[in-house]
Amino acid sequence: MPEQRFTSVWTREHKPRRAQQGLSREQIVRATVELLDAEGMEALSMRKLGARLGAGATSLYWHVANKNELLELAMDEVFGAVRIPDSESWREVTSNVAWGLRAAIMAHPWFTFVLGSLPALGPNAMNCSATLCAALARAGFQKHDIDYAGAAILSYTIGATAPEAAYTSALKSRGITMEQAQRDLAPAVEEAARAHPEIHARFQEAVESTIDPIAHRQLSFDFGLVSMLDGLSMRLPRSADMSADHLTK
Amino acid sequence: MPEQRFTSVWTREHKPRRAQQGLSREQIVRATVELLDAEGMEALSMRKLGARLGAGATSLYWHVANKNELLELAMDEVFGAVRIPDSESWREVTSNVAWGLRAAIMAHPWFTFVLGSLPALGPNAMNCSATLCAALARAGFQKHDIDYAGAAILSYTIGATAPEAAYTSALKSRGITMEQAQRDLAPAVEEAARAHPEIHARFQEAVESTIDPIAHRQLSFDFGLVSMLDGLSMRLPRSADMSADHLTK
DNA sequence: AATTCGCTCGCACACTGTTCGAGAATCGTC
DNA sequence: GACGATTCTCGAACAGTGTGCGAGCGAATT
Repeated sequence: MPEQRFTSVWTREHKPRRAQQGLSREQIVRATVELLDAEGMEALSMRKLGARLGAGATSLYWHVANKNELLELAMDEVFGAVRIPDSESWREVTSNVAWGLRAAIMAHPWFTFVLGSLPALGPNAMNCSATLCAALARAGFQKHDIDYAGAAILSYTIGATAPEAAYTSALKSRGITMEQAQRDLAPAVEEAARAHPEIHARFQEAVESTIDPIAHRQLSFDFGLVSMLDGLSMRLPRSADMSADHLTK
Repeated sequence: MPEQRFTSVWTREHKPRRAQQGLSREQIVRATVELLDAEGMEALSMRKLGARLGAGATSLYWHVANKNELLELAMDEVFGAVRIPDSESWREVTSNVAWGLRAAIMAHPWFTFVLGSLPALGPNAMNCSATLCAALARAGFQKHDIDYAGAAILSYTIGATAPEAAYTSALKSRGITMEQAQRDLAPAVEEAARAHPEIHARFQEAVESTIDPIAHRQLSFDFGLVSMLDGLSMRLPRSADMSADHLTK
């Protein structure tokens, strides 16, 4: 095995081409996102993408080295959809970024899939994480703790949203309603509950709940996010001065 | 579009076959995990898997409906590798599950990939979440908060570990050392840092750090996990009685 | 002995990502 | 204008994919 190098779209530089006519990288990426949104991950193929752009499939390979690069670019596009807040309060900044990222992932469920296989090194991803780090540094975290706290927030946000997005998009692409899925899943859960009465109680409560599933998930996300931020604020040298603003709910 | 149903390995029942000879589902799943561990996600094909079992590719389709079902089964196998702790302290139980799951994911990096595309509904996944829920209920959480808290812990654990596993396995499969990757990435980060001095400082600190990368990541994971658990314990009716045991570090 | 069942598997189909090399279109320079 | 260089497009082809179909096999049941 020869001495390999680590490559990514972001490690090669890219001249933005000379003329307006014909294909361009931005145009291709935009079409990629559209196609992914419309038909999902497994429907994306170079031939289909080419056809959508009125071009041959292999023409794309001039602008992009391979499909993975295309996915890296598309992923960063999603990070770019996160609106970066402007506020003094670190809690406001971090929770805005978290909710914004969540919204972006839910709007582009294939994101999860890409994130699981490719590293997120694009400028927009950097931007998100830089925003978090800046806010956390201002809040009073020191050195490595800044990274750790930022990573914790991003990790929770992605980990909480990704499976949710995967699930809802799997339903949508197969044309199944959420009620239908819950009905189909019931026997399997019933089976699992035989060994774990704890789960059965949870499931019963979920079925009988009057809260609709979407609100339910937002509550769940909020619960975890607030808990994480509370836990982080305990790590600040003086946490008393900031710890009140989440209690107003 | 006809009225579809939601299907999964776990929604069909499965007779465990009659004789010992020939293929069996367990055997196939075991071979799948082995192949995935050895050669990674994109190397898994039905033909290769069949060959490894000394069978034709299409023979597998008798025991498993399709490749996705196989991946669901393999994923649950990873959840099954998590050792379920036995303790009174909810903090001990939850953090043991979190660290166990983290270890399992790091040992089987393809897990991330599957989780991003398929729902985790298997018995072992249920078992993990039931363990968490039971501990949290014993700790004093009520009703929905039990789910929320359990989901928060799982979300953080998966969200923190998944990209890490994806990254390290991408390096390994391409035969790249971590130092080499950091060297290759440097210019891209440098470029990104131009706009965000915050990131540049973080990166400098990481490069100059004397802590080795693996320990660094464990520290980061621990930081977020402890923060999350601290935040959760604030939500307990009486948090005073439990809040001391993390201060011992 | 005949029949049914559980299981294996070769063939075939429609499709995939990507390489290669021939060609077209456009540019900078004379 | 003309000519060479550069930038870009794309058809053909290759090796490989998941999986439906239906012919066949051995063993258990009738």
